[in-house]
Amino acid sequence: MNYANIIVDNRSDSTDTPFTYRIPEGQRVSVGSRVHIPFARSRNLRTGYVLSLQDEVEEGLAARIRPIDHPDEEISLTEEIMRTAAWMRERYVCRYIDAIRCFVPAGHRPVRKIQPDPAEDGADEPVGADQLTEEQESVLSQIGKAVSGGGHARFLLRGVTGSGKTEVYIRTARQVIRQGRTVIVLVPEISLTPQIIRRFTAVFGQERIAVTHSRLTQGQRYEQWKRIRDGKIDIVIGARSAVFAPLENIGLIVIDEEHEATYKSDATPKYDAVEVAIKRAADPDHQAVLILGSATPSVASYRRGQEGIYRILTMEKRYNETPLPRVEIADMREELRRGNRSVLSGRLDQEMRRCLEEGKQVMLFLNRRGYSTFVSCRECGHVVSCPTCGLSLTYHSSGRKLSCHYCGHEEELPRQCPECGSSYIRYFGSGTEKVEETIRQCFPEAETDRIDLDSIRKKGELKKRLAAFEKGKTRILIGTQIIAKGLDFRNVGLVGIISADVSLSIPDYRSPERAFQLITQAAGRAGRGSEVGSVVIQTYQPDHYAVAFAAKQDYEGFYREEVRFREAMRYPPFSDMIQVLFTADDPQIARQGATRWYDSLRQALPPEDRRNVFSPQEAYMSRIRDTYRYSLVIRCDRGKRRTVTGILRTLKEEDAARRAPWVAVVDINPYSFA
DNA sequence: CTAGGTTTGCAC
DNA sequence: TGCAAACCTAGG
Repeated sequence: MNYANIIVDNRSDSTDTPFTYRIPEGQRVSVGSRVHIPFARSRNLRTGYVLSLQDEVEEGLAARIRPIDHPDEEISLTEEIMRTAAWMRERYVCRYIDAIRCFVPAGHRPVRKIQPDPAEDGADEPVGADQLTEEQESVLSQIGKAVSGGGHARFLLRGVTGSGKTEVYIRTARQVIRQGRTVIVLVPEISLTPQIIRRFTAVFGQERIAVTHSRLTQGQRYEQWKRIRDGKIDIVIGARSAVFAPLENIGLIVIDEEHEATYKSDATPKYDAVEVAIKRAADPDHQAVLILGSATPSVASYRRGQEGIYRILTMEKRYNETPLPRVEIADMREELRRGNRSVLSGRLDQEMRRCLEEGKQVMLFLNRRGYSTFVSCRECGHVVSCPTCGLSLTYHSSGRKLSCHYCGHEEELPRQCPECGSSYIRYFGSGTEKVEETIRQCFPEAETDRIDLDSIRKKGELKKRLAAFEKGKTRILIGTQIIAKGLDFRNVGLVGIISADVSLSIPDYRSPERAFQLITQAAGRAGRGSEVGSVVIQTYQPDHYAVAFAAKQDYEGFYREEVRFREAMRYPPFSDMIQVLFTADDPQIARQGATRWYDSLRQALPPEDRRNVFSPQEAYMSRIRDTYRYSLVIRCDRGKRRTVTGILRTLKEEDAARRAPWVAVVDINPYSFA
């Protein structure tokens, strides 16, 4: 091969195309090579990556072609990586270079040799010699067959908290490594999952495991990347970016807690690590086994399982047969009728007292403060929602209007509940801040702590406060979802969910799913020792299916109901939701961009799809650091995604050609539409 | 993205 | 008229 098609390391839409260079005699260049090339008028050489090779070049181009200066000595990628990057460009409507950069260490070779980071020792963990449960045996034998078969296979492992998923991962990893193949393990957040890392290092030793985490310096990151690339590593464990590990011969990719939002990147490219993992696992160069593990799989994944895209495996029994907690629902409508206006229901108050008297600890879950306010009836629990989108409407104090976050539908703030006629219909949201104050007043003798996002900004702070709780110094811990992960607290006798309503009414089609996951996860925190724990869920909507099924810990039941809602409303997995965010210094320009794309999209789509392009809206938090944002939401019915992303790609190219004054960023199935 | 060429804006 | 800043454009 005499010529190489090269992607130049320029973050520009107008250079997002391969450029052809001649490979000089005797130079070793292949697909994935990083090369240094002359480019445009630049006197300095620029970096590029070889996407493909070819023998001949068209007549017209020959004269312009320049030779590659030299290949990079430090870094080279693989053919599989270049394939995956090209796939990402299509899938996420990003540039080649954005996708390629995901696979390359950010910094450069360390200036000074730095000692390998002192990873925490894991010698205290048992080396998985324990007896397996019947369910574990069965699951392992099914996955094991796929591993020995050597081909690509996908499993969705639904295992309740404490059913021993980690042991399944470890034993499968061992089998894969014995075949001389490699493993990637993705975890939602490295700092919150120390146990899983300790278990892996205890079994496989630190020598051939690379743990990628955000605290690594650029130099350390580079060193680690190099070790992985040079085949010195068998297992890479890390958060979502570990899916880009430059391993060859991957035999297994594990994604723990696959439903977690952290697998979706919020920076460019806005990739979904679960999708990238599937893509890499299926690549002909790997043919790896994929395991998606979760106690509460995302509805989209479970549906894919039902369709046969994943094989569903189930582990319903807790290890050591620890009984599931007792779950009660506190009906806040009832509390109100009895004249209790406090944030604490009688039931939760009573349970807390009992629990503290018994020397146990209490965890209270609070939602992150609602960034939007919805309107609900305190008499019957009815939430005012959009007739076409099914989302709860957001209250804007400016115009005393309610509006839909997706389609922009607007209506007047009702004076009476449209369901029961009660005039006790209010916006929701305030009150939860008062929880800590109320608790301290009601339980002055119990040490109380509250963990929120601000308090963990300082590094080590979260660890310190969680440790205080683990030691028993703190008796009542109030916090957001962040405390649902973390450590395995033995002495928690009670988990309280202050308000399930806020989770249920976040203006996002996944809010029921998230509420179900939160409640289930929180419940998993109760009674992890030998005794039965209890859970109290406070809500104005006790009959809501997400609450009711979570209380029964019935995933399948919830799934059946939720999938019906998704299908009726044509939300994922029955469609793809795409958001395009337009930013500019001037709000008018941002709006112009959104409008232009809106018009072009509608023009390019057949009439029946036009109503799936929602009218552009000012984005919530429309002004961030003096840039204004407009949002365009598109729903793509099944089979239409490629058509739509194709149009979006064309629009991007047009913007680049005309030097549009706005920036348009495409997000496929965003985590939130804020 | 970036160098280099071209146009524009304003002081003298 | 002269110079710098802003703007434009091609790139293999």
